[in-house]
Amino acid sequence: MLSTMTASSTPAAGRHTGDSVQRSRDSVQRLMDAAVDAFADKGFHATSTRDIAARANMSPAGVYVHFASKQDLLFQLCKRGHVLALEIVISARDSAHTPPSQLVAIVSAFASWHAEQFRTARIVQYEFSHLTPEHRAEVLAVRKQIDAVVRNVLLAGVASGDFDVPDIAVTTLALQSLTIDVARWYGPGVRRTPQAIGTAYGDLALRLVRA
Amino acid sequence: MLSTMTASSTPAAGRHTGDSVQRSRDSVQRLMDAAVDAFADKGFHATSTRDIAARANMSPAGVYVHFASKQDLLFQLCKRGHVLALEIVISARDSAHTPPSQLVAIVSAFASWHAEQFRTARIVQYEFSHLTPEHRAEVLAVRKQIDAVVRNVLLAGVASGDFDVPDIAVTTLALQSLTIDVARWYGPGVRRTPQAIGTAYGDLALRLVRA
DNA sequence: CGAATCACTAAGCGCTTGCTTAGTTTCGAT
DNA sequence: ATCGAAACTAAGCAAGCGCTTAGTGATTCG
Repeated sequence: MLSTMTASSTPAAGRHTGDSVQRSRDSVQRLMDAAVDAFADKGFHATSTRDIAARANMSPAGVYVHFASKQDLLFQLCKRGHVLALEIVISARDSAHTPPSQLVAIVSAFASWHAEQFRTARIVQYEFSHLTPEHRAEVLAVRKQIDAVVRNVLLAGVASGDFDVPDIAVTTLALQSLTIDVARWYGPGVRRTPQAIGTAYGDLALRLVRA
Repeated sequence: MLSTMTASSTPAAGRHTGDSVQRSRDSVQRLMDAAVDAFADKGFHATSTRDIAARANMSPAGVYVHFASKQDLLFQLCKRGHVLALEIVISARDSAHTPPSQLVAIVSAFASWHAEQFRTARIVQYEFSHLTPEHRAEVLAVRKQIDAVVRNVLLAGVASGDFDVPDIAVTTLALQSLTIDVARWYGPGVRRTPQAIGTAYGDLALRLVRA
């Protein structure tokens, strides 16, 4: 009841326009940032609500002013991350107009995002499984849209004769595996820049479809 | 002190040869199986020692007869899994004699192992990060050996002119990403057989090196 | 047989967990 | 100035955690 209302759409619950709304927004942002950091480097279950609160300079109870539960916080993070990922993929696709260039744009953007925002990406990809079934279902819908974008580019490329792909499903999966796994191994201390990773992975994608 | 001695080498701690040794070995096996199942589907931190004990039909305290701690159990699992993975990669490599066929053998075997033993593989790949620094270092050494096997095949293939690979490091990583990620998405309910996945991924590997 | 050693359990200790409650402060609206 | 609502905290509760202790019954050895 509280849960979906919390850190979501409602720009102003009442008719306030002053600083209090801004302060609340700041707190929500600080909590989410704190939770991203904590979940990404210790995992959802190894992170305590006290830990999140401390990172956000708040008392343990302060978390519950803005989020219904620790689970709710994970859900908000996970959903926001998935929506962001979908936007990135769509805008990459729309930046190009032939299947090969669209594929390069998508894989390159997606891979470099998984490096640059590896903390968020880890939550999106690996903490996802700790959501409740209902929350998981909602996020899964976004995930399927991402999958569809990639698959449709492959289908278009095969239809146009640009790609040679014997199994669309396997290749779609493989392309995503390639980019998703970046979030697992990337971290501070990795020398290669996110952009360089994107470029290299764009090339690998073309090889996978034998363009 | 207890930790490294527990589920490890010593075939018989004293000079026993009777059933008691066999019973202990069975219990260790049951506990490890239980822990693999639990860790793989709930994660290390979300799994309680009581949960592991219950799955192995034991009392909570029974775990500590065979393992020094929950952390120790994860370490044994993680190490065993890594050693097994290394053996698979090495024996795949040795089953073939040219770089292309070696690459196909390695990727194919590794991918189908990640599907067939996805529970163990998940622990190896994703729970690995929850080890203590010392344990992590020990396991990391095995991981580097796996990496070296793949890299050396790529180097041999480039040297022989069979492969066209601009960046050995990136391609080594990409090949592993491809196979490792199988453990993330594979599960009961996935129709494709592990063997079919192996075959498909062997082909993808050849594409990545433009053989 | 008797002693030692083993796997194993019932009970529980000290601590941390997610979350609540009751109350204080802050602040915009009247 | 006063009220109402919201953000926030100090304190703490019930439950669950990893792990220990004290003890039991079976097995092996001299």
